[in-house]
Amino acid sequence: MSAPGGGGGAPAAAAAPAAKRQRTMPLAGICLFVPVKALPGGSAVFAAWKRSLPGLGASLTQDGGAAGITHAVVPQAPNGTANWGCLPPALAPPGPSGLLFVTQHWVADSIRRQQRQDEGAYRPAAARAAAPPPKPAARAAPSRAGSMRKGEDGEALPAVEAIKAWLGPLWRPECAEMDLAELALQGDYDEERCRRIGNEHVVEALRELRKFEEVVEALRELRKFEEALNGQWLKNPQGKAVSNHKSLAYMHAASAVRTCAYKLAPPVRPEQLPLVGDFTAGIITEILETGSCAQLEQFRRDEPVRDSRGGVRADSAGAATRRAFTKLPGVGAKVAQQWWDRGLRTYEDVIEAAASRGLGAAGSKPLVLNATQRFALEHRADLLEGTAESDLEEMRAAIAASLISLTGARGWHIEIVGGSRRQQRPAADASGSGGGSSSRVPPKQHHDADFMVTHHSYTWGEDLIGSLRDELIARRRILPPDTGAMCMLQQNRAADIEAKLMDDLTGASGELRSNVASDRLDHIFATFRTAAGRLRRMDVILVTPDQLPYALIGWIGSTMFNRFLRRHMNHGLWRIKGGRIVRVPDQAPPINRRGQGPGAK
DNA sequence: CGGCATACG
DNA sequence: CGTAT
DNA sequence: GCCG
Repeated sequence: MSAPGGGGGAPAAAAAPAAKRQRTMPLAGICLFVPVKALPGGSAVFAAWKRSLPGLGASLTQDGGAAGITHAVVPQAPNGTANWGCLPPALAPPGPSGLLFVTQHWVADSIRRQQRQDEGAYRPAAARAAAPPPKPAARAAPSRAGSMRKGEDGEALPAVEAIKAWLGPLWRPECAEMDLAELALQGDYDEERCRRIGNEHVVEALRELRKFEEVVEALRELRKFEEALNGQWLKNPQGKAVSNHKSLAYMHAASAVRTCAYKLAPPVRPEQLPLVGDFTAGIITEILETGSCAQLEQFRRDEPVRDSRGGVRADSAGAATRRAFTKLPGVGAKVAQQWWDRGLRTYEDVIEAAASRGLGAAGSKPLVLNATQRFALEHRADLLEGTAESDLEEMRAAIAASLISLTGARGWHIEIVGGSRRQQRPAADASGSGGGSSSRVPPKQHHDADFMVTHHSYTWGEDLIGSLRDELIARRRILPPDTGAMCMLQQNRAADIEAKLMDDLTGASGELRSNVASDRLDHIFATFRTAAGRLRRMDVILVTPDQLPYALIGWIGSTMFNRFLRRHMNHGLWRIKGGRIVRVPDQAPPINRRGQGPGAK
């Protein structure tokens, strides 16, 4: 066990009182100058800091001439420019020796994390320009951790230095020992943070590329496996589900950029960011230099994309239109390709082709839509619009009313999870919504709203989830399945979960697939009808109180977070089963499908 | 060169 | 082959 | 496509 660095090297037990003081007074000795008038949020933010900071050991002053000032806040606008003009002459740069300049986000993040953040990562813009972002090519002593890679000039680059710069204030010495899956879990994937660092436009481009690869690659693999397996889809020869790994690479790259602690500048080298190799580093560099890249531009224009050797990539034409089609529920890569192949280019084209069934072009089979697709096309305005925060309370009330009516029990705990929960800002963070700012961000829309429901004393039967769905339908708050609206139910039998857990604990089934498969929670995927008649996607998850903490991890986490978490768990001695995290009984390393352990040849 | 998250309808 | 995190 |  290595002692935690950064603070003290004493063994944990002996350092307990110091560690406790460190935890409770992480900002001890800090005196913060705050130019209240120039601060986004102004006096309201100052008042909030005044409530929080003394408890962390820091003091505040608005008097630029006060003695003992250690930190000066230089407010930073959303566009990244710093307002140095608001500092009094006594604190003007470079200021008294030892004075540190920080943005308001240093204060907000220090309060939010209850931990002193690295001032270097929160330097106001002009000061940062003087000190360029950390270059991983520094000649630091090679560390044991991380593989050595070859730099441009053949010089070995210590990966740890790159990781340190990448994680910035989130880096801990323990990170040097981590594999990539665990390392990825250390990041802060906050969109606003990424935006103010200045990398969010790169993330957006990479995510768009990923969507492109999804429709192209999914179709390509689809055709390959249908050919090879005579129509038997969904499994590769090893019986594992197939997924699209080129698009996965883009998702990884987007994650790496999202959590990068410094503003990226061209050229971006593959050594700089984890999960980013030669190919993607080139893409990122092109995006940084031009705002886009060749693939993305071709994609947006529905043009076929050429590979690195200049050949046209199969099935890459029409990706933007096909991507638009797949936004409809019930339309995936295959249906979108069929529509494209018929010459359809807009939703209106599809509706028309389906309406003139039989009257259409001679020789072509009529376009037949299923109920889901018809519904999605009819209500595409509502469904593509997504769910605003203003819809959430109405949904919560409808769920609560149905539950009380069904069970007679009050006191249901209904918690917002999913993407809308991830977007919620902690109260201490005043950034982005500052009072006088002219850049007002429109309220964010989410593709759906997710509610996690539990009750701490009432015990319900196994059919509550089904009853809840029926009740919501009866009250006309969600649409029944025969409309074509999404209305799916997932109901696990408790016995299945217990059986699976027992298998895990006894090692009975090992790595083999048990015939009992229920990893998921009781759950409704539905289409909610608001009082104003708008249709919104809504999910309701029912959990027991002891499942709640585990369920929250999965349902608040993003797809990428969940994949990194699952991958990390699978690398080690832990598994997520039946909504719980369980230790793998046998401490032998995991074996592959040939029955070999890691490192076996 | 194998693995890449995982499950249900 | 579609959905979900 | 990236990693070990």
